[in-house]
Order: sequence, then structure tokens, then C-alpha cells
Amino acid sequence: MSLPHILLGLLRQPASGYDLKAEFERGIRHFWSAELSQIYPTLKRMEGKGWLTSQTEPSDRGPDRRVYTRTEAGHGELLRWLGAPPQVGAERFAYLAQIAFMAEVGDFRRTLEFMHALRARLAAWEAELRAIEAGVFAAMPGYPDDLPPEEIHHHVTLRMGLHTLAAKLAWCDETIARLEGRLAATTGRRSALTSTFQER
Amino acid sequence: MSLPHILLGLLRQPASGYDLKAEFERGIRHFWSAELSQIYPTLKRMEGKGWLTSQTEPSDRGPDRRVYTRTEAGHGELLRWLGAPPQVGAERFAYLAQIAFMAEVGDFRRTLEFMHALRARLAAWEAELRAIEAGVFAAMPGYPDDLPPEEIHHHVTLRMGLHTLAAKLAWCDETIARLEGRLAATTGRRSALTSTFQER
DNA sequence: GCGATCATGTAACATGTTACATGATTGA
DNA sequence: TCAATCATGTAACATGTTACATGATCGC
Repeated sequence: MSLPHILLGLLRQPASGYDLKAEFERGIRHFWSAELSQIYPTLKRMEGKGWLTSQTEPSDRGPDRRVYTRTEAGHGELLRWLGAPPQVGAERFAYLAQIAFMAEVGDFRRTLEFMHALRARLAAWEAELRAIEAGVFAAMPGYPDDLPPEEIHHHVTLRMGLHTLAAKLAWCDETIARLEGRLAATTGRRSALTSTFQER
Repeated sequence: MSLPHILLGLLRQPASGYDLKAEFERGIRHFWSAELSQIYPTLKRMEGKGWLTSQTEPSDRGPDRRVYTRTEAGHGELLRWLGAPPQVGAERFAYLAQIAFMAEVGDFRRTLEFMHALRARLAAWEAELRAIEAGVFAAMPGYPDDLPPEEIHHHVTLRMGLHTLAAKLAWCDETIARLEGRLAATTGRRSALTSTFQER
């Protein structure tokens, strides 16, 4: 049950479902995502619980907007969630599952190809985070020491992304080197076009 | 749609739902989890698709076991999944969401407390992975170079866990140091028992 | 006029969690 | 005899994804 709490956190100012989706796209997306078709009914449910109120207002362009405001009860629920212990351990990595069973293919070159594709994806993601940090730094010479207190937490989540992506890239490199070492050991004995370890 | 594929991967030998749950607990759990109440209907669905066949057999103790066997079609589906590109980017970290909105509490000491709790959880997890690696090393002096080819992939996923957990611990330490620095800068000016940045 | 953006939603489906129901066997 | 383990499942609920439906306005 995290999406309602994330929405409560984002609703420092009143906002529509559409606005909140846009907030997800710039920032939150790095550690959580939600589709509009999930956000709209969730907001409605939250209003039913008394965490939000809504009023419709005309839009500058397009149809009327339904703008949600956080209630006292909603703010209380947010604080309760922030007081709960860290929710850790339920992470799911589909690509690790793929690697774990890759032996079934019987050819290291597939694993190698997979690791290269994975590395490229992770490197692009890291570049994105680096660019964000560089942008903040450019606008603030004393970064991160001069960050105002209310922006520290956002900075902390960005740093987590940078740390773990660097670690994953190092892991990709380690893995690629190890697999290439294995492949080199079998090349010469047999063509690189034939099976690499089904021979066993 | 990953659980069916993980089950296909685990079914190198015929196994019951109960057996497969046990396999999750020793290993898979580090990057995926599933309850029995999800595994049983999933196996039934997979049988309906022709990926598995089942036969019941008496148990040494307790009720009859329904043992599933992977079919040719099931093996083909597994290979198709292993041939797909890495599924990356949809990761969800509830604890990062909590940190991102922790400013709402208005007291760094809560963030600090949270980071200490998080660090303890991650350190315990890292210790567990280290123990697994140490166990493998003890049983095999030439680890990891001497690992047989079919065990390399398992080793690779273990290494990913060790890399990212070390990175997260470094991030925790960096964050804790930064927060303590901030706190020290305000202590002396006002008691540590009062608000730290709502003053702004 | 046409595609992009603004704006809200429903419906069908897929996936995952928690609680409940049942009952045998084994070891302390 | 009592708790743990073996063993299978259903039901209710919660969460999340994909596809579909509708329609206005703005810039090219």
C-alpha cells in the first residue's frame, strides 16, 4: 500500500490526477511508477477515506479539472506512514531471474549478449541521473552542502540511484570479463560458432 | 509475467508446488518471492496451457503430492523468455518513497533513525549473502574459476546482490554522515530536543 | 485539417497477498 | 499431547496493466 501514500506526499499543493502523473514522470519514476488509469480510481478511494477533498474547476484548455486537496486526516496518514519502519526486502528483479536460468540455453554467448544489453540500459539510466545531479550542481555552486533542508531528502534518493547503478555497472563488467575468460579458454579447442558448454 | 517462467526454470526435475516453494526459500527469494497460494493456481494455469503435465503420487508423510513435469512446449516457452531482452526499469523501492517525503516530518532525527534502521536491515542481508559465498568458497578452493559452467549463472546473481548491497551500505553511511553534519551545525544554537528545520 | 497535449474516466484482465480450511505424520 | 512439517487448495481482497472511450484546444 504505497501509491496512496506517495500521492499524499505529492499533494503538498492541490493537484489533479493529470498533474500527479506528470510529477511521477519527473522524478518519482526512478523508484515508483503509476498509470493514470490507476491514479484516478486511487484518488477517488482516498477521497472516500477522508484523506482528500476535491473540487472541479475549469481548465485553460481541455475539459474541467478535478483538483484534490489533502485533508488533516490525509496529512496524519502520511505522517503515520513516514513513521513506519523501512519497507525493505520485497524487491523483484526479472532480469536476475532470466540470468539465473540462462544455463538452460547452453551457450555463454547468449549470457554475454544479455549482459551487454543490460549494461547499456543501466549506463543510460546512470547518465540520466548524472545529468540531473550536474544540473543541480550548475545551479548551486555549494551543492550539496548548500541545499536547503527540504531538498535534502530528494538529493538522498538521487544518491542512492547513483550508488547502486555504479555498483550494477561494475557487476556487469566483472561478469562480462569472467564470461569472456571462459569463452577464450574454450576457443581454439573448438570453433566459437559451436556450443560452449553443452559438451560437458 | 515472470512467475510462470521462474517455475519453468526450476522444473529441471519434476516437483510439487510445495517443493517449488521450498526452492524459492533457498536462493530465489533474494530476487523474487511467491506464496503457495499463488504457486498452486499458477501451476494449474500452466498445465492448462500445455507447459506442464502432472501426476499425483503418495507422499511418505502427509497427503498425496501433485508432481508437475515440464513438457516440450514448456521448455520452448522457457527458452523464448530467456531469449527476450533484459526486463529492467520497473523497480519499486517503498523505502525510497518514504525518504523522499520525509521532509514532511520536519525533523532530520527521524530521517537519521530511519537510515540507521535501513542500514541494519541491509547489513544483515549482506552478511547472509557473504556467508553463502564463504560456504561455496570453503567447499571449492578454486572458486569462482573452478565453478562448473552450469553454476556460473547462479554465482553471477549472488555477485549482483553483493555489489548492490555494498553500494547501498556506502550510501547509508554517506547519508548518515551528511545528516549528522547538518544536525551538528544546528546543535549549540538550539537544543537537540527541538525542531531542526521547521524554523526556516 | 491534423497531431500533440490537456483532461477524465471505465472495463477487462493479470498478478499478488492474507486469511481460511483441511488433515496426516513425526519428533520432543 | 503438542508443535512443526508435509501437503493442497479456495476466497476475498488489493494492486497494477492494457485497451478503450470521449472530447476540447493549440500550434503548425
